[in-house]
Amino acid sequence: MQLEEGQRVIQQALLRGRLCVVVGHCHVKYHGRAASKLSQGDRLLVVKPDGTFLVHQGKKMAAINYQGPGAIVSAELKEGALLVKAERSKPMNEVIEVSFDSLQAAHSFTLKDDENLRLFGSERQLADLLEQDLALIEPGLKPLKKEAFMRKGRIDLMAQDKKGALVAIELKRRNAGLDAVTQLKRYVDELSKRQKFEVRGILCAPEITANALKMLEREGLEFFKLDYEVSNPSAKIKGLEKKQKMLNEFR
Amino acid sequence: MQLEEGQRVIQQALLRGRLCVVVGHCHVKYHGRAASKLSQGDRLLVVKPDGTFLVHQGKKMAAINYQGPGAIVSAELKEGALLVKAERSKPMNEVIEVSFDSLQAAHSFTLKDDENLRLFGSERQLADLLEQDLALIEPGLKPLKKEAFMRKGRIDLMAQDKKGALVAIELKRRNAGLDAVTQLKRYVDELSKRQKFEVRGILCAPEITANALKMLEREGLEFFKLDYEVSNPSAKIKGLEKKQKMLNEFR
DNA sequence: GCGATCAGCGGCACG
DNA sequence: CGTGCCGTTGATCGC
Repeated sequence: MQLEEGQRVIQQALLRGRLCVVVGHCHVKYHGRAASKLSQGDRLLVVKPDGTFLVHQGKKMAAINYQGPGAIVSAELKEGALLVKAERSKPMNEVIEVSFDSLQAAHSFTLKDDENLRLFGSERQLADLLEQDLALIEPGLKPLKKEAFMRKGRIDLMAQDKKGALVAIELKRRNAGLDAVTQLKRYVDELSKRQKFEVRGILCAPEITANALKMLEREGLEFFKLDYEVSNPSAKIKGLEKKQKMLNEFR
Repeated sequence: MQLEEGQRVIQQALLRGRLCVVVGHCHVKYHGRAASKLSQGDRLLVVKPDGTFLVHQGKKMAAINYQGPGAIVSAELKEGALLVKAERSKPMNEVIEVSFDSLQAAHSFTLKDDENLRLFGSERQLADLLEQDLALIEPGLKPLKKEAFMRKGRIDLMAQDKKGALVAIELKRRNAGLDAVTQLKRYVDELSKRQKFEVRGILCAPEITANALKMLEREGLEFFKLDYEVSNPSAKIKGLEKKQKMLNEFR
């Protein structure tokens, strides 16, 4: 395929708000938040109507070079090559230049699509479900207003135990690591400073790494193993047996 | 384009290790670490030779559904639709089903590409440069170790100040937030526990958020504003003026 | 708009 | 392999 035809396809796609797909031999330069060079090779270029610009190699999931929505895309013939540029000013001035010296294909498509993804099993959804049955974590646990306690960062769930102590619950949808523990600790420290009461912190996740558990113990925080299943209408929390590790039950 | 021809294109591409690009009207289901449904609409499907599987809508950078390298892809005709599946067992059993009821195009391409991206301006590179001139942060600062791997996480730069105190330096290539502070604090705490010496912590970033700075101060840590420029052969640290905030010089 | 956090994060490198 | 963390993270939500 001729470079001229490729240019025409791209320009038409840009004008008409169509998706554009180009495959060819190219090299790529990027300069912006970082900078990069990619020497000659065959790649797939995808340009979306919203300005999204993706350069893919034949491996891996992530695009090797990219530009987010809002990029201004242009296509010109320069020095015997088809130069496709994507420029953006949003986070900062950024530019990608893809220089094709030959093309395998260049097509454009109209994509009619008004649908949004419906996702099940997000942390937010788990929090909503868990809030409805906090006794699952510990008998007598009562939910409190979440928003009242948001100041810096947000606590997934605030509750009060049967002894009246404040309980901050940090929820993770996957294996919890050190970051989850430090995050919970930060909230508990913050609350402890503001409240005169005892404040407990419970990390609620399907798993926890060994290091994170050790740190959790050192900090006097607690872990509750949360089993859940992603299913169709909603996520189901399987929690039956309480495998909670009461690490500071002395209080 | 007929669904049968699309099926043939996909199957041939899979057999021959070619990149496959399909555009058509479809709905998508996913079940794995989470679950999702996406109703009918026009989408772009990209299948890479390594099993990477990407379903793109006409907006946004991120694929709406995806599967990483190693996925097993199949294409079959079922109930009058072209059903393309991607199955994976790696993180856990996961499956995406894309069901096309019509196709705009289905093409495959051979991508010859042995090149790797050369990236400039990464945090690692900044660490290398900074290590060569630690006096920029503070006169008398001597490098001890780069990328010091601790049991939990790694410290970007370890140094010793002119008084002999241990200095942990956390480097961020962009605006530092609360997470950067908690990370640094974790390292300093860990070192303080192991060392008898004084341990200082310096967060080194182009910017810091107001909240993060407050927390940094509370924790007795320090901030050094790092100016740098990404350029072609390498990143350059511009640091001239030391705007370092000495927050705990009393010690 | 910035700030903080989540993500089916992905990818990498060390243990 | 798991653990931890960077990323041109991107995307979302609340302020």
